[in-house]
Amino acid sequence: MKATELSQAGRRGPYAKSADRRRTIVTAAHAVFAARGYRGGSLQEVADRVGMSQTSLLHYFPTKRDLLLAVLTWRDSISGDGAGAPDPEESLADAVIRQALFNEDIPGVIELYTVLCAESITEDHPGRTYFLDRFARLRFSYAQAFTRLAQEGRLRRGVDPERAAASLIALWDGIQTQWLFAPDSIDMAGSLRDYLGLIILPE
Amino acid sequence: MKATELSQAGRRGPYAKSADRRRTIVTAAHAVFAARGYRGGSLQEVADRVGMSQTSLLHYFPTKRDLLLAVLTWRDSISGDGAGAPDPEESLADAVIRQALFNEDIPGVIELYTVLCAESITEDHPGRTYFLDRFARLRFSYAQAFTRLAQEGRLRRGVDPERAAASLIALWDGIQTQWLFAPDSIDMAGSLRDYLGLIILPE
DNA sequence: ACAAAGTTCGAGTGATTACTCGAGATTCAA
DNA sequence: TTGAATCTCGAGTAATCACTCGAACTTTGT
Repeated sequence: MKATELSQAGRRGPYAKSADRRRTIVTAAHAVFAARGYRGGSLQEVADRVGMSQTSLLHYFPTKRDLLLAVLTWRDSISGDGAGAPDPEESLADAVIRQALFNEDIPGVIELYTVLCAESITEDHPGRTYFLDRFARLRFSYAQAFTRLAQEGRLRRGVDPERAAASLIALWDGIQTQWLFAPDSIDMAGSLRDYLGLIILPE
Repeated sequence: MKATELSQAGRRGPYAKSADRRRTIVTAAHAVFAARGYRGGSLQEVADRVGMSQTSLLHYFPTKRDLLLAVLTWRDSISGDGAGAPDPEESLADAVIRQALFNEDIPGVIELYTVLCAESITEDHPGRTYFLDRFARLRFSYAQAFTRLAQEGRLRRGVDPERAAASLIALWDGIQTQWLFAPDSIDMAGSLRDYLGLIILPE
């Protein structure tokens, strides 16, 4: 028997219902963190929503930090913004608008993103790395797309791709924040469409 | 002696050093809330920074909520963004850029704003009204300015003043967030200048 | 100087926090 | 069927939270 086998000895892996259980926990945690933030939300509240004890919750996610990271990972899979281009024929502008309209209809997704993103700026926040990576990745991705448009002569003269990438993300995040405060006064897709219409020239 | 006098009887008002004391408390609280948020920051930490007991702190600000509102009010006085136009000759674009560069150099001002703004979205947050009012006021003010420019024919055709106002604020807030994560990669004033240059036509 | 007001603080208060421990219940491969 | 691993939870634990109380100490108008 080898050392590697010893370390694995007796392990049987999670039971059948385990995956389902984890999913419902992450869903509940998503709602709690969206409504109260990471610091404001408690494991007890998550456990209550799931209908299980706080101790059982900690069996699946040993620390609150682990739970948050699971929520952020799950968010990526349901919102799937960023580079993921399902249709290569779709224009950048159309993809952005479609994504914005899509997120608008999933309750809590924008709340979670906006609340946790700003909270991650505070000291010792476990979400910091996630948002740091996300911004770097998104800026790179959009800058690349704008550079491609520029090569086709479809970017307005004077527009810098890198700066436009940061500005597009900034506008998107900022308009989401205002929308959360006053949904009836803010047209998220409209603002994004206007901006993209200003910097991207018609084909 | 009248009833009104009775209700005031014996009141002498705060002592001389009281105003100073309040100022140093608000300054410390500003730093704490900027670094840890409202929920993450504690009265004990504020008291420690000032060098006084937590009990004494509560003599000046009876609740944590009161302290937060004092911090937000004070923020207005040092940052003074919004409608306040010191020089009527200064253009809207110049005023925005100047304000952005000014805030960049006051430590903690942008942190506090960004962290508390998003935190205010969460349930039962005492800062909610402040940001709600702020956004409404700012949108109105910028929309008015854009409308004036439109009347002079200096707003690009197709730009809606109300939507542009929301977009400008969104871009500003969003670029601040990215700047907090990666100050060396983000040019706040540059992004704002670019956007205003796109929608405002030269004189 | 005196007394009444403002200021300071040590010592709690109860509530809540994330997390631990140990033991019983359930699942599943053999 | 059996038995070991996974799952579940009641009962803590120590820490921290905003806030209270009552009694000293300091300031200030008279």
